Amino acid sequence: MGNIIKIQKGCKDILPENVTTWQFIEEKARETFSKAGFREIRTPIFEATELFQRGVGDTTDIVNKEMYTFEKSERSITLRPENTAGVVRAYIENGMHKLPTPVKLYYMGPMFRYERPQAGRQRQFSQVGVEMFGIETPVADAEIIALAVDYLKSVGLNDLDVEINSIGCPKCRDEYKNRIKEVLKDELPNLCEDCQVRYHKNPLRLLDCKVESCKKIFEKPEIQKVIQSDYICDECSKHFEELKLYLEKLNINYKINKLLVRGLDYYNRTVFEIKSNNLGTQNAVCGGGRYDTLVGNLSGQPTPAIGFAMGMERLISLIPQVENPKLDVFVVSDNMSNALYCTQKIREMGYSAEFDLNNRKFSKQLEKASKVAKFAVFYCENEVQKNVVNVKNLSLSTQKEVSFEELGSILNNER
RNA sequence: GCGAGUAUCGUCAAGCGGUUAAGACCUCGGAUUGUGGUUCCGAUAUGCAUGGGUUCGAAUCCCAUUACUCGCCCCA
Repeated sequence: MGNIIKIQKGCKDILPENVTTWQFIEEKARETFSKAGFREIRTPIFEATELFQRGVGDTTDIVNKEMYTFEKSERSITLRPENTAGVVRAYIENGMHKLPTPVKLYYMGPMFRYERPQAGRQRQFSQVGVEMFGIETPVADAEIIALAVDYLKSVGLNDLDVEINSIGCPKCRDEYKNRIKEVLKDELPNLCEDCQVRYHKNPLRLLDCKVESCKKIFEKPEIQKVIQSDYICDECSKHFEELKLYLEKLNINYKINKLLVRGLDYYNRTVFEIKSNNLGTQNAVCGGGRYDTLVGNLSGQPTPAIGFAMGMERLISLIPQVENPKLDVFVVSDNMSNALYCTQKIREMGYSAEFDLNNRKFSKQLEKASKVAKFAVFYCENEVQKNVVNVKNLSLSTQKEVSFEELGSILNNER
């Protein structure tokens, strides 16, 4: 095998033994979100490149260097790097603003980002997320955060860190950015290369630089004063305070992380992340926030909105593998035709069943049965003659000769 | 785009310059051609990512290439 074709970098096969775990988290998502009145939406995996440029933002890394973009019939197409923009596009295009508010949607599926893969990061990865349109008040923020926590609980994750912050509205955030730039102006040449870029592109990101020399600079009192100041305007501040009260009432433990700023341009006011320390350096399972201007920016009726996305691979890595269910019945027979007949008959009764297509000898068939099934059903010459089967409970080692009609009740009772 | 590490069977691996490349799991066969899951025996890499080099001799040392992993940036 000299020249086998290999999977693409940053992609992963999900093999049958792991699929059960995926089905589990998908099922829990549908359950939890629909219980809260959210309905599933499925949008295309590719969209017009412009959607992401205008939606996610021209200055973001995602749009600048991570998109899978190609030309087809003189159109620029991009594999979706996230799904909020796509859902918003569908919301606008399908006139969903005419629906009763709030409009509550959820989605799950693959996303694509051209990045160097590492722990917790792939080029094709899956997100499950929710979006809520039409509610401006912080109850919506609280419900969304609670929903994220509920979902994580439903898959068995109870003690993750919920971090929240408010990045204000475009107006007060700009003032804050300017003040940061102002106070750091003289230090600019001393900052690391990345920070030099951040200074111009996204000053908010300056704050959590990990380079020691930068950290030292940021520790200076006059700079700390600016960083720590409650820069957001009264209205934004009130929104944030209310959110905190709701969360407290719901007994959701949160931490305020002033350094939490999200990398997508569309966010305003509430942003949040849910983190685990079992994830390595890419430690956020969930990220989200409010995006009140996005619908308008994409030429829809201005509509406030909030949502989150979770990385499903990261989620999977945090929960124990769900065991593959055992087969109900493995049919043991000395005759292929009878084996097939009996197996089909059991399947028709509503039970899972297999037989040995290799036609191995009796003891091998039974060995196989004990590995994969709860029951062995013998259907050999003897049984065929009498028109019965012998059913053996493989964990109890009990065996009984019964007719096909009686078989169902045994499988049902002992299963 | 930058930095570091790793590459031996389907999987996990031992081996650290000296004739036939441990072991375990999986798979397959046998003991046991109608009673399994716990037992015992046996089979399975002319090859150690690829291409060069050093050496009497290379899975082992050197160089290059490729792939993967981890980290930076950024994000789920």
